[in-house]
Amino acid sequence: MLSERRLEVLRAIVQDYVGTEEPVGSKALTERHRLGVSPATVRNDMAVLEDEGYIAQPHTSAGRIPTDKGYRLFVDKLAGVKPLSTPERRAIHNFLDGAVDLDDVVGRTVRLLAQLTRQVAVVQYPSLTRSTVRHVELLSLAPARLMLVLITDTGRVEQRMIDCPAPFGEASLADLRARLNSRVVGRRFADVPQLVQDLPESFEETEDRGTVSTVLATLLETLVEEHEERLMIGGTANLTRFGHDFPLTIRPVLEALEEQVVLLKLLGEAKDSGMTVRIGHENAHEGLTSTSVVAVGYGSGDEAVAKLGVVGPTRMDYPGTMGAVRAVARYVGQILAES
Amino acid sequence: MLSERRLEVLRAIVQDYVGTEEPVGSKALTERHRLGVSPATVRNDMAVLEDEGYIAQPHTSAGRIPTDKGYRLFVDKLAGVKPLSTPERRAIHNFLDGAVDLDDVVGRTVRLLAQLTRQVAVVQYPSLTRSTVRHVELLSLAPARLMLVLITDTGRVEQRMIDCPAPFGEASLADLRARLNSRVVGRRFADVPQLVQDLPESFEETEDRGTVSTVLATLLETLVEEHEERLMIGGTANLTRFGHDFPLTIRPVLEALEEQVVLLKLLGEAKDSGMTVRIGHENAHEGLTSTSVVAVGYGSGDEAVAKLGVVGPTRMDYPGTMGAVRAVARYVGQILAES
DNA sequence: CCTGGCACTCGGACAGGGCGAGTGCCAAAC
DNA sequence: GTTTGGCACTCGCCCTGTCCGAGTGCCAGG
Repeated sequence: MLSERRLEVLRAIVQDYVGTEEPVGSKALTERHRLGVSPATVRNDMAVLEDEGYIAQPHTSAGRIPTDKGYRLFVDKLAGVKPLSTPERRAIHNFLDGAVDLDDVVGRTVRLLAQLTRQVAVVQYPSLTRSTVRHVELLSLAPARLMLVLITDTGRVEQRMIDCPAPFGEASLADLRARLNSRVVGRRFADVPQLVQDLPESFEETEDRGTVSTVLATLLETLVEEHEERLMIGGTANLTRFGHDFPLTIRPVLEALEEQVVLLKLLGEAKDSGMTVRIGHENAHEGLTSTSVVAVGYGSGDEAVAKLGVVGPTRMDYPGTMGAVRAVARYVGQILAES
Repeated sequence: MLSERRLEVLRAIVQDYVGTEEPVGSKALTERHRLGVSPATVRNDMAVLEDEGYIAQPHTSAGRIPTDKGYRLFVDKLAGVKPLSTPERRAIHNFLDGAVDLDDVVGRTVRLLAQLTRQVAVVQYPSLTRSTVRHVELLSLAPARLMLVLITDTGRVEQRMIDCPAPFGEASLADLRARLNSRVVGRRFADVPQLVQDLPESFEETEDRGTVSTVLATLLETLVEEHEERLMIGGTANLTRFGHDFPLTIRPVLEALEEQVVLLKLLGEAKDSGMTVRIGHENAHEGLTSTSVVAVGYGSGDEAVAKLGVVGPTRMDYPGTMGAVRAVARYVGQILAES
């Protein structure tokens, strides 16, 4: 176990390094922080911290920089979540209140997060399976062609074409539409499969039964498809702040960010409630081993319907970033609840 | 007017520079191209080309690189559009045929273009105003709350919430829905405003008339809003291939790419038919003065409903890029026509 | 008008030296 | 036992000077 002062030294190192982006030495530390001890003492502490793997030297005769393990300790034990300033809060409200629909909410959230944290922002659309059904609509576009429209309580709209084996009478269609709605409206999408399982059997005319099955099949398919998980990213220009050496660093990050699958997995690994911080090598993906991910769930109620977060260099301002992410998530939740 | 051989020299310079990314000298030119003259002659030609502003030296005693004006001449007079290879064509078909809905088509197109050209791809969603109406739907979500859903022939779906001043009876709703559809289905969105102008007056009951006006107002607003112009970009990781000096280059480009407004303007400036190539400083936006944009319209019929293209360094393979962009645009058009 | 020759110019790569930040260790002080 | 000041040492970085070669412009001759 590390002594109180050693933890304090680690904290100081992290703070300075995040601020200056340069390895920090013992002398500079004592000058910029009131540690109450001399550089020599700090040197001893640093040696211990290095032995334990919390900090490292890029090369001999340079200062120390925190390792992933060091950041981990910092985040877990030493850092709080820095609340946003009043102007920042106001900015969030002003900016998000103007949104007109879900796409707009998500788009604004991404831009806002990117701007507040000066990092890459990732926002997942409210997941279908965790939302509840507000309305199901079946539109007849052509004799044997239907469009299925699903509307969630979070304002998300999903549509899918259905080619029916046979034409569908307007009356049967209205009937099916009504039955569908009466069964599923207000229910969670995850529960829909069971709720509609026996629907085809309640139709007596065999001719329609096939069509009903087709419609339901598409409905269920829409629900389970991984395609349902959409997301939006923004602030990639902030990657250029990484460092001077970064051509090699930025490449894999951009590539990872283009793979929605990777990002979804990243967000998926985050805890449902509470904030998750993954630092450097804790991220499974290879291109992201020198980045950290701060993610949190958000939702219209107390339950998370999706996640959002930021991706940035491991050398980031954790308290500030966590504060911004949390504040934005909360307010987006409110917005969704209201709409 | 430049002699035939000087043009040939310019072509050779462009080709070599695009290939090697390094300034090209007179000796190297005669070695790699059968110009039939000596380096000294080429030097004289180069001097002329430089006087005329087609090429420049980064510094004394370095080879020449093409200027924007040089690329312009190359594209206009010296380069054709390189047709894709058969495997490439097959790749396009295979990749795009699997798309399930419009989002998917656009998403796949972006990835495809980015991969084929190894550059940043931009694809605009089919514009509303240039599409025709396939269906208009009004859903009653709550007593005084409607959802307006617009479906285009290109498969695009747009929805908007409407808060009505007063509840709306189911019968009136069906009535309005029917009237709306009978008037606008099959018409171009641009013509919708005139077509529905007098709708409120045809309703006699004053109570509903206000609501009808509200609905129509939202409908029209949805049509004109700039929000209608969505787009998707991809392949930003290709920016890292720019050059070794690029931290300063890549930054403004990423920033420009994040501004949808900028991109839309960029695509908007492209001609409706035929391919448009904007080179370096021809782009109004400041961050894009060292990039070129190759854009082309695409559509389900002969008319363009939107545009797509790529953004890359001025030093790009124009014939190949133009070939890929054109081929992809054509096939996307076919896909949209079929769906 | 083309060609070979030649002097000239620079930028880039390389090597060497000095500087300074930072360290580790040690003996003395608290 | 912990802290402290002192001190020798290590290296990375920066600056400078030098060399090399690619590429040019010009000129006289074919």
